[in-house]
Amino acid sequence: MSDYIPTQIEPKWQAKWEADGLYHSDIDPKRPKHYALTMLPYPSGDLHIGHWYAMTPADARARYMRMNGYNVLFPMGFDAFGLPAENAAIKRGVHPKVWTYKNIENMRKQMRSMGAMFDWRREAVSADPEYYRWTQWFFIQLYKHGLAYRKMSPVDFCPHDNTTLAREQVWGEDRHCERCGTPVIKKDLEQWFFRITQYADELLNYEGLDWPERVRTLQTNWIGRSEGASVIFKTEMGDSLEVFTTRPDTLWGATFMVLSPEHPLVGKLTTAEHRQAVEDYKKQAARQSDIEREATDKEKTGVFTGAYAVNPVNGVKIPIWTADYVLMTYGTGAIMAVPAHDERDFAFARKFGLQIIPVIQPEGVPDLDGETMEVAYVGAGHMINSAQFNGLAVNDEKGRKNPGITAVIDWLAGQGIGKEAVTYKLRDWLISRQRYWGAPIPMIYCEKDGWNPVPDDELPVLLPDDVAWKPTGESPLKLHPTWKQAKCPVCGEPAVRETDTMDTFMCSSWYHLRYLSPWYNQGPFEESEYNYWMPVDTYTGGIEHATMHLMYTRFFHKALRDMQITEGSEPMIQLRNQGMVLGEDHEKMSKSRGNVTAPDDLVHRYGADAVRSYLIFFAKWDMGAPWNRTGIEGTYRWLKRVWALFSEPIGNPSASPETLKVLRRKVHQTLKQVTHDFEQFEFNTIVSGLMELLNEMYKAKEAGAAGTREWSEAVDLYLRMLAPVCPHIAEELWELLGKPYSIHIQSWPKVDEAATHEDEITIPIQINGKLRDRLVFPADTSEEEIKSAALASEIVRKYLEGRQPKKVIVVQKKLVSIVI
RNA sequence: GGGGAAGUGGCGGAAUUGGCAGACGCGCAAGACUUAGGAUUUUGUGCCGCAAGGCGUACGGGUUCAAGUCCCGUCUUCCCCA
Repeated sequence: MSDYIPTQIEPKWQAKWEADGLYHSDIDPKRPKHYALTMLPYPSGDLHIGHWYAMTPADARARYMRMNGYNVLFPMGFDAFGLPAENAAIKRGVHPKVWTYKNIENMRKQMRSMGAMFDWRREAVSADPEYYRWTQWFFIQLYKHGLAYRKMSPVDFCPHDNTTLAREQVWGEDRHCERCGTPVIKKDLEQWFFRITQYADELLNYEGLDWPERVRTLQTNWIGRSEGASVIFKTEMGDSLEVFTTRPDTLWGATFMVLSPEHPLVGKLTTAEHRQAVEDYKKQAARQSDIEREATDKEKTGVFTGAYAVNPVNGVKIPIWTADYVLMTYGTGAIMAVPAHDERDFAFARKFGLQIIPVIQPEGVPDLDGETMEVAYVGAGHMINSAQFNGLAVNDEKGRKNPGITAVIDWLAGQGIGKEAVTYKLRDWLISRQRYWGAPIPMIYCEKDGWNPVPDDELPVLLPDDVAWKPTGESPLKLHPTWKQAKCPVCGEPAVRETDTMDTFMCSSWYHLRYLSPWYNQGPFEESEYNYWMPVDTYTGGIEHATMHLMYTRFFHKALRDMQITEGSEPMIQLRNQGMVLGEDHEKMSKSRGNVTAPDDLVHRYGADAVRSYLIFFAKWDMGAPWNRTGIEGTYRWLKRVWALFSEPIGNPSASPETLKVLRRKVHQTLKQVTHDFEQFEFNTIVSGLMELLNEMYKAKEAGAAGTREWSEAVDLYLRMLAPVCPHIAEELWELLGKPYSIHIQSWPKVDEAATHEDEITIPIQINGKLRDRLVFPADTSEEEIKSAALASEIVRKYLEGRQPKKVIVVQKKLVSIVI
C-alpha cells in the first residue's frame, strides 16, 4: 500500500484529461444539453480562494450533471477590460495589455491546478480584438435600433487631477478623489446611454425564471416602479410645475410645494429677498449623497423661495420651498407636499410651521386635526376636505387598485390638469467611460453628418498600443496624436472618433454567447451552437451582481431578441448565489488587510482534491464563512483514509449477512442524500455524507465485509459519488481497481430504494413533552402495537403511577407522546 | 433612513420542514504505537451537577401533546441603496 501523495497524481491526471480532450463539449443532438455557467473572473493577478469557492461547487455540479447523462458545457474566460489595469499602468508603468495578459496566463495555470472540467477551447477574453469587435458590433446594432443615444449627463470629476472618475474612485461620505483626496464635483459631459428603461416593465417579470427571491426583490426595488399621476401646478408667474405623486387622492391636502435644489426653475422662481439663502442652500445640498438626503430620520432642512404656486384642484395659493429631501433624479424633481399624509412632508411642515390639512379620515377614530396631529396618517379611510370627493373610500392599495386614486386620476384627466403616470427609479444605462482600457465606442463625429457608426467592415476599432500615461489619468485615447482622426462614413471628409470606451458591463452582458463559438469570425456566435446550447441552464455567482450585471444581461438579451439577433427573452434560467469566504479575522479578504489565503500554497501542501472538498464542506455554500486554516486538515485526513481503505489488500470475506445488509443500506441512503444535495445545491452535506459512509465502511471492513459483492458495490458507488468533488483521487483509485477510464464519463448510480429502508425503528417516548424512554420495534409494527408497548414500558408505568394518561399521541414511525 | 438576510457548543456547521437538538469536521482532553510526533490510531467532548437529575438553539412572551422550526415584541450582526 502506497501513501496518498496528491502532488503526484493530480498533475498526471490533469495532463491526461487535457490530452484526451475529456472535457470537450460538442453539439450532440442525441443527448440533452446542460449549459452550466459560473461568473467569469476579472484578471486581477492571482486566483483567490474566493474564486475557488465559487468555481469548485459549480464544477462539481457540472460533473454531476454530466454523469447524469447531460451533454454539459462548462466554459471559462476573463472579463479582461477595466480600471485596475490602468491603475497598474499609472503606478508601475506597465502597459494595461501586458499586465492583463500576464495575469490571465497566471490565472489559467492556477485554474488548471483545480482540476475543473472547463472546456478551454471555448475560452473567451473580452479584451481580445476578436471579442470586442463584436462588443462594438452590438453597440452599433443597439444604436441602429434606437436603443443607444447620446445626452448630457453629470460625471464625477476631480478638479485637482483634472480627470473624470469612475464611481469606485470616489470615496467616503465627503465624496473625495481616491488619488488626491480632493472633494469631487459634478461635471456635465455628452455621454452614451442604452434605453434599458424601455424594458423596465418586462424586467419586472420573472416568469419562467428559477431565481432566488432575494435577487428578484433587489431587481424589483432597483427598477422601483411607482404608479400614480402627474399633475401640473402653475406658479403665480405662470410657469408650469409638473409633479409626480403616488397619492393623487390627497391633492386637496397639498399645502406647499418642494423643489429639488437642482431643479431648473429654482433660480427663476426665487425672489430677490430669498436669493442669497437659496444659493447657499444649493451649495450645501450638492455635497450630500442621495442616501443621506433621503433618510427619513434626518433633521429636515430647506429654504423658502419666496414664490407661490396654485393648487389646480382648488385654486389655493401655496408656498414653494426647496429642500434636499427631494431628488432631481426621481420623478420630476418637484413634489406637492401633503404633510397630513406623508411622513417626510409632515416633519418638514412641523419644523417650518407650515399648514397641515388632513384629507383622509381613518374610520372609527376622532376627526384628524392638522393642528394637533403628531404623525402623518398614511393608512386607509375616506376622503374629507376634498370637495366633491368627500366620503369616497381610500384603501391601502397602490395605483388603480385604490378606488380613491382611480376616481381622482380619471377626474384630473377629464379636467386636463393631470393624468395617470408611472415612474421608475431605474435610469438609462450610462455606458461611456472616459478611460483607455475598454472597448472603444465605435462612433465617428462629422461636422456635417453628425454621429455615425463605424462601418461593420472596419471593425474592430482597435485600441492603440502606443499610448502615453499622464499622471492626470485623462484617457490616453484623447491625448493620442492620430488615433481619433477618421473619415466620416457618410461623406468621407475628415471626422473624429469617439474617445470614450464602453462600460465593462457591456462586455460581460454577452460573454455567455461568445463562449459558444469564440473561434467564429462571421458573427458574435455561431447559430448552430446558439440553437443547441442556449439558454444557460444554471448560472452561479456572487449576490453582488444582483442588480447591475444580471439586470444588464437580461436587458441585453431582450434587446437582441427585439433586433432579431437571437430568440428567447431570458439568458439564464436558473440562478444560484454563493456566499463569501472571509479572512480568519472575519473581515473581508484583501491584500491591504493581509488576511488573504492563497490557494496555491494549499494545493501544494494538501492537493487540489483536499482544497476542493474543504471549500465544499466548510460552509453552507450560499452563506460563506470565515476561513479556518486548521479545518482543511479534516478533509485531507478524510482523503487519506479513503486512499488507505480503497488501496489496501482486501483479505478474506467473513462478514455476517446482517453486516452486509447494513453496509448496503448505508451506501444507498448516502447515495440518496448526496443525489438530493447535488440537486439542491446543498454541497456541504455531500462531503459530510461521504465522510459518514467512509466511517461505516471502515466498520464493515473490520467486520470482514471486504471481498464481498456488497463491498465491491460500495467501493464502486463511493468513487462515483466522490468523482465530482475530488476528481483526481477518484480517477486514480478507479484505475487502481482496474475499472475502465475514465470515471468522469461513468453514469451516476441509481438508488435502490428497497435497500434504504430500515428494519428496525427506534421510537422515543415522551411524557409531558420530555424524553423518558426509547423503544425499538420492527419497522412494520402497527400504531396500536407501538402504543400499547409504550404504555407497558417500565419507565412509563413508573411515571403513570397507575393513573390513566390524559392523552396518547402516536406519530407513525416518529414518536409517542404521552400526556399525564 | 429604507429594503433584505441571519443569530444553534470553544469554532464551521447538521436537523427528512412542527416530532430524539448538536450529524460531519475542526479544536480540545486522555490512552495506544513510536527514538520522536505537527504522522497514525482508540476513547471522550453542549452547559451545571459526585450522582440522580436539571438546563439548553440571541432575549421576552404566545400557539401546541410537542417549537431551532409557527405567531407577536425586543436586541445584535451582516449585505444592498446607480
